[in-house]
Amino acid sequence: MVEKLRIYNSLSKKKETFEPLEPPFVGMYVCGPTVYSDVHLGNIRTFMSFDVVYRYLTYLGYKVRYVRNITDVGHLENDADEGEDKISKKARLEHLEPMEIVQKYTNGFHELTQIFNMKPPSIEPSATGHIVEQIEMTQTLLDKGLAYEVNGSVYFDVAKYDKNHHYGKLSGRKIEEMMESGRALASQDEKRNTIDFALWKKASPEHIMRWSSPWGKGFPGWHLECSVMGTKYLGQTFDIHGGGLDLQFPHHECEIAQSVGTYGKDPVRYWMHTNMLTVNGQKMSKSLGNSFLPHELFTGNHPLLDEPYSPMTTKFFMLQSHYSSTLDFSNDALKAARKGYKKMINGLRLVKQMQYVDDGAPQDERTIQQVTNIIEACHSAMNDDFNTALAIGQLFNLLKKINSLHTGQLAFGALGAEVFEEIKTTYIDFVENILALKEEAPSDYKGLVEAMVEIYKEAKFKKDFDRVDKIRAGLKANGIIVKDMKTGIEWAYEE
RNA sequence: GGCGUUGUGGCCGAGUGGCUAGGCAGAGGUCUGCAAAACCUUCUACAGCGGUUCGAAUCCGCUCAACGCCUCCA
Repeated sequence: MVEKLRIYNSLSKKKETFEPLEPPFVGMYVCGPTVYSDVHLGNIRTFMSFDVVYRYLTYLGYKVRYVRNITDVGHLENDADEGEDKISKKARLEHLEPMEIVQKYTNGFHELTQIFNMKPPSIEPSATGHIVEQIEMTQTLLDKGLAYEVNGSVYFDVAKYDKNHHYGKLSGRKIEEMMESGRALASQDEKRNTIDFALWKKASPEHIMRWSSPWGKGFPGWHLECSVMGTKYLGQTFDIHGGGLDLQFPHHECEIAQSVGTYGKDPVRYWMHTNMLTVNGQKMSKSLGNSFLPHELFTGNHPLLDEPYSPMTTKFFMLQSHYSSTLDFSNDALKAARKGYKKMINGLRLVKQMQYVDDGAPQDERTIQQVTNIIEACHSAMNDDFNTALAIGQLFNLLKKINSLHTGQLAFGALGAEVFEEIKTTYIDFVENILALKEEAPSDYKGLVEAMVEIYKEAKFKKDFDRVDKIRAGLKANGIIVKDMKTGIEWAYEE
């Protein structure tokens, strides 16, 4: 028997059996990118991990509403809640409209999700589209006495909240320690305590993005958008909230405080955090300057890269580790992943066109048992907190059987039609629909045409006209015509 | 300084009390016009030191090393 889906919950720090609030529906919220520059490979890992979660939940039959936001305002330069909004700053630097920046990098992000074969979320809300709701939540928190206004800015009163609730339960922090270790930065005097965070910030005169509010012109704090959009689309309590491990504190901790403060209940049942992609053992991040942009990877144009690596190679590389482990980026690992990926995808091509052949061989119980165990192990792997690495291992075991059937080393009859079909659907489902790996055709088909034309020329020279006709027909069927000209043999697109 | 995580064979990377992970690389074989693929067999492991246990890579303690969060970050 395959056991039920279990998820590691960052809140309880345990693996828990997944029980949706209202089956078969599942609400899942993932913190999306801040669109002030290109997303890098580390960001991609997180979104890819949750794409697999989304796909697997759907595969299990759940009706998933997957919300992934676009942060297009409210992300300050540092958590002192001073400094400048990232979008505004970039807009000023590039002499562009803030929304032009947002559009540019949102487009880039969307392109990448397609390149990596990720499904779009059900809803992709933006922070600027929910200013009204953010003002409302801020007002509610003010009304409840959990926030205070100073000079047109509104801050969340963490100490007061912590009297009745537990601030720090997600990240395992103690409020007293945080109060002590907080850094005293300039003009932080507006806050009662250093750990208080902004719900609404007054816009300085040069701040481009600003909205009217009961407290004057300003813009929302970073943490607010996720609380607002999560509850708006998924309810006051929903099933899964995901994001990178580096968002656990303070971002997700603040989200909990805001929601609990506003609605009096925990917003999320299962918190999931993906671990970091590292380079030479160090976290890949924009601020450390060691991040790879996806296109640098695809072109190989980066000092740390020996050669280019394709999107699916990269995806396979990432899926070969568990989302909760750090994954170290290296050329050797990528090269190994490329071979593994090709092996797996060749298997997909093969199994798709394989049909059961009744070869009259007797059923072999031992082999059937073996195969059944592998198939079960594939499901168990995914049910065990989406263990894609383990699932891939099992798929390779399954692939051995597929290849053996193909080469005749294993008789179809030994398995029987039913087991064969099970192998086929399992392999296809897992590779194509769950891990979502796809074939990468050589981008330049012209080389193939040239090779065919060469053979055509030889056949023509040998007056092997049967062959000549065959090649011409084959090319024509693919929209290519061969032209025998006085000056030589050429090819062209059929008009 | 506080909180936390990790250390698996040549490389990557699952596993977490007794049962083959898997991929890449290496060796041998089957197959084969050549080459490749495929299949079969196979060599290198669980940071170190102690402890618990019939039994530990897996649990506990210590040591060493690396990393993450506490500043924006997926």
